[in-house]
Amino acid sequence: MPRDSWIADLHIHSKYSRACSKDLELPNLAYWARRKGIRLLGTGDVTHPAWLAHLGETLEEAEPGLYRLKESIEHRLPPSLKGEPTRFMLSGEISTIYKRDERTRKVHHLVYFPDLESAGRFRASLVKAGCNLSSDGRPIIGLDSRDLLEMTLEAHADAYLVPAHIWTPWFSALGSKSGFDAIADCYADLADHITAVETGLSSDPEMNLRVSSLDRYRLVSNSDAHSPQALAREATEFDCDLDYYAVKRALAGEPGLTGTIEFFPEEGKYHADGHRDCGVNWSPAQTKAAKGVCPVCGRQLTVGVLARVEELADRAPDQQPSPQRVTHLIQLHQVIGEIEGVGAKSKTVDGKINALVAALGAELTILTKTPLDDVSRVGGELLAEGIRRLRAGQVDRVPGFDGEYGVIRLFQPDELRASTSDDGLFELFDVPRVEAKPRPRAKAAAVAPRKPVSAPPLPSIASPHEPFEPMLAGMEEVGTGLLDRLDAMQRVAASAPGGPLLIVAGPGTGKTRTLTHRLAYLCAEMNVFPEQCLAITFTRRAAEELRHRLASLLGPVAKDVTVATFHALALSLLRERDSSYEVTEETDLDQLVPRAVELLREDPDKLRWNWVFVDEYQDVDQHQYDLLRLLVPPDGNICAIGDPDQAIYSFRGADVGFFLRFSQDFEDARVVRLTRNYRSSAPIIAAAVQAIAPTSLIKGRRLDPAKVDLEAPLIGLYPAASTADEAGFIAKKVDELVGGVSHRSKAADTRGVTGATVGFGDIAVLYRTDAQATAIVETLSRAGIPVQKRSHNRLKDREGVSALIHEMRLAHPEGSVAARLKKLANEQTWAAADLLMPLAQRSGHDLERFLADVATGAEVDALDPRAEAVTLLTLHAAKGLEFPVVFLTGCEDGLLPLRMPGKQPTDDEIAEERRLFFVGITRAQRRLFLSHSARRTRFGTERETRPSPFLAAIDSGLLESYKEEAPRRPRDLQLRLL
DNA sequence: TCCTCATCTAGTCTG
DNA sequence: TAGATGAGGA
Repeated sequence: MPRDSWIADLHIHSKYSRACSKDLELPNLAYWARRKGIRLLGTGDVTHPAWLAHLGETLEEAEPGLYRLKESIEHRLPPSLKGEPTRFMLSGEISTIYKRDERTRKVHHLVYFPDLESAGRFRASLVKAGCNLSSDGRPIIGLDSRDLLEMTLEAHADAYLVPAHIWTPWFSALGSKSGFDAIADCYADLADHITAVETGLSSDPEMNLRVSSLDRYRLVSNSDAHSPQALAREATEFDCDLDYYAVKRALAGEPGLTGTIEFFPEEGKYHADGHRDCGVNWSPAQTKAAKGVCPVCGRQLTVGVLARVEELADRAPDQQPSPQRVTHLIQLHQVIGEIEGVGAKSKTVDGKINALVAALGAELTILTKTPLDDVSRVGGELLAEGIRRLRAGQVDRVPGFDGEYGVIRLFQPDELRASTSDDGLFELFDVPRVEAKPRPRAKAAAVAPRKPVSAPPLPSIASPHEPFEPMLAGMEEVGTGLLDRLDAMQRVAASAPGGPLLIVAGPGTGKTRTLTHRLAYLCAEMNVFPEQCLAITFTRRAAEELRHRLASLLGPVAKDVTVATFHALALSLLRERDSSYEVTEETDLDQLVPRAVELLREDPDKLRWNWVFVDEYQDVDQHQYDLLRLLVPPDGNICAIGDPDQAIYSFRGADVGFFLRFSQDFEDARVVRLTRNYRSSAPIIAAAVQAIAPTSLIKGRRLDPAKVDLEAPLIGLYPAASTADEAGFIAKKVDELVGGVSHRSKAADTRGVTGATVGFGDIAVLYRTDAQATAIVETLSRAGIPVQKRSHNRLKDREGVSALIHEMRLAHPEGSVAARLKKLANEQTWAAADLLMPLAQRSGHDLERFLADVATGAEVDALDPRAEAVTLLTLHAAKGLEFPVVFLTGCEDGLLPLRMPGKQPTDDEIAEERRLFFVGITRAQRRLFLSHSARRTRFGTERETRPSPFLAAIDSGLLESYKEEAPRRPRDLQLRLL
């Protein structure tokens, strides 16, 4: 005996998702599910904090792994729909945007969980990875698909992931624009955990069966509803037990999945090829003939799902029978709208459907099962005929393309004009009768008259997939000797004989490369002992980088070289005399170097390091300088490297004067200049040189591009009306550069950095003062763009860490730190608790040590995948970093150069501000955007501001000015962005 | 110990 | 303008 079958729709959204109806709340969803005929509904948006809370409050457990509404909605339903309440399965859709193999990938995924706890754990692990889950129910995150799958599987043994609408060009696993050629490639080593894929609105199982690599996956369909009315427009039919685990097993290949309800694939928004704005709607063959170029605008056409299937297909059509039932439908309101000659979403249609449903039952039942005689009796003959044709597949189809839905029609226009829509029993239900108007047919009119355009194709433009060449390609040529991989001046510096050596290395000229090669050359080819070498940096990060690169050049002996920060060096010198020397207080840290100097003065070192290297020499302060003088005699083997024009730390005692008088301090010093820049495009380098020229500390300062690309874009200059406008500009540009973060995005700006190669992690936003970040973080987050702001203490900023520690002390006074934290984490599903677990485990029972670790911001981040995000940094923090795309914001007089109220900056201070501007510009590799706002609030008062005087130094020929946008209401701005 | 009021500051950061 | 801090009173 056949089992009862039932219908599931497992991909929907809540009111917390962008561009979704405010009606998407659980009671409404439950009502509409009943009206449509859905037995099991995904909750959608399970990662959104407010929605997850709503789910927790509104749902109660039902069958294993499923939920139902606590409160009954039976009173809202007509008798024809009475029956079992809808079940809910915890579900969500995640949009991942990330780079793999130098291409930006954008893939949407559906995730499912059997209980609220595991959904909470999943959420927590995303937050830990740095994802912003609050501003969109369908969050955009910078994680690799593979890592997302891993997090899903780790949340619960029975959690699972289904790739969403796998064929859409911009946002799917197999998408032509930013996906992969096989599902398995997308999920890498975890691919075996994928057992089902969602075919999406623009494809049906028949099309998918042409690609044999998909044979191993169950094909499912869902509505992806953005309003309750759109539920069940596609759906999946099961006959297994109504239970989370049975569904999961059915999706993994056990019996239970019986079929899908599908759009006619032509109706999908991305079925055919074309350009919406140009009115070009082509078949794949037409596109092929024109080499993919739009005859109207000359750009690449948006290639649809049909073409993409053709591209990956290894079977002819109809070669493989579908193992499951496929039912093609349009929605009931479309059928009635067509018959009535009114919009499918009109009141008239809604009223008629209410009447039909009250008499005949759920909409899907009416469309697929109700005897046509009954349909005719209640809804009229025309409706019965329409449904008959629908069930027989006798429909007219105008394919959708480039984001525009296709149109499916059941009747010829004359068939409807002749009829008077005499619909019998509708009168019984007192539905207001609307006269049949001339049919506006909005959608059809917009699409149908656009005939295929057959103008000759324009010359092809560069493919948007082409990755740009790595900047260092020319330098990386493999040679025989160590120094063969350096350019001429780098080689002079690296191979210089002993004695004092000063390397003046401009930004992007291979400073670290030169330093490491010199060290390696001395050890490997000049018989210098690695133990005699000391390399000093300012930051742990720089030390780590140096160690890493030395190891790759020298191999195991690299570890005999002492690489240390000034502080670490001082500490080790102090500990040599007093092994118990401890740093207990922060103010102690400042004393490290002076103490070491004292000590060396009393008891001079025996010059155990014959070769001393100092990075960023322009940033040394008096104590560091004293230490160096004590370690190195005036004729000693010291190699200092740096760039006086990047001296930006005078406020903490650094004095560029030490750099400038190196030749007086050390006898017969050699000076080598590195001026060949491998980092930035020619316009960026030219602008940087012009910007620093007025007060450069280097005579005849120059910087030469290693490679000249005539296509390199100019520097963008945006005069914003307000700081909100400035932030909006950044959000819009980021969206364009990554090629759109959502379906609504407009055309990509792919110059210089082609669209498919810019990821969020390639973009930095720089500013002078931390206060500027607020508006930018807010605007970018609201636009769904992941951001990371580097903070002084990386843990301090994370949600509620200090509150959490306080609570931990109160709530769980007993037990190890880890156990107490774990208890708290279980109680609250709190991301911050998870974040602290690695530290807690390391500290074991020692609460004080744990607190110390938290306070010093110990490295917890390295333990987990970090999501790609746009980096927000102060200009100071940006030193030493580089990004393909840089936004240098707040280029205003008073901010850059910075002026504090009541203080007139000295010429030296203004010069240092200019150096900061120089540092900012030279962080950019391919694209640089400068912006300033006409008004800015500082210290509580808004003032008119003028562009930075530094901008005037840059030749206007290097700049491309963007027009200021007309002021818009915030809501409009948001819609326009996405 | 907690609360209120006045005063000050608002900028960049690494160990 | 707003928040953080410290003094002083209840």
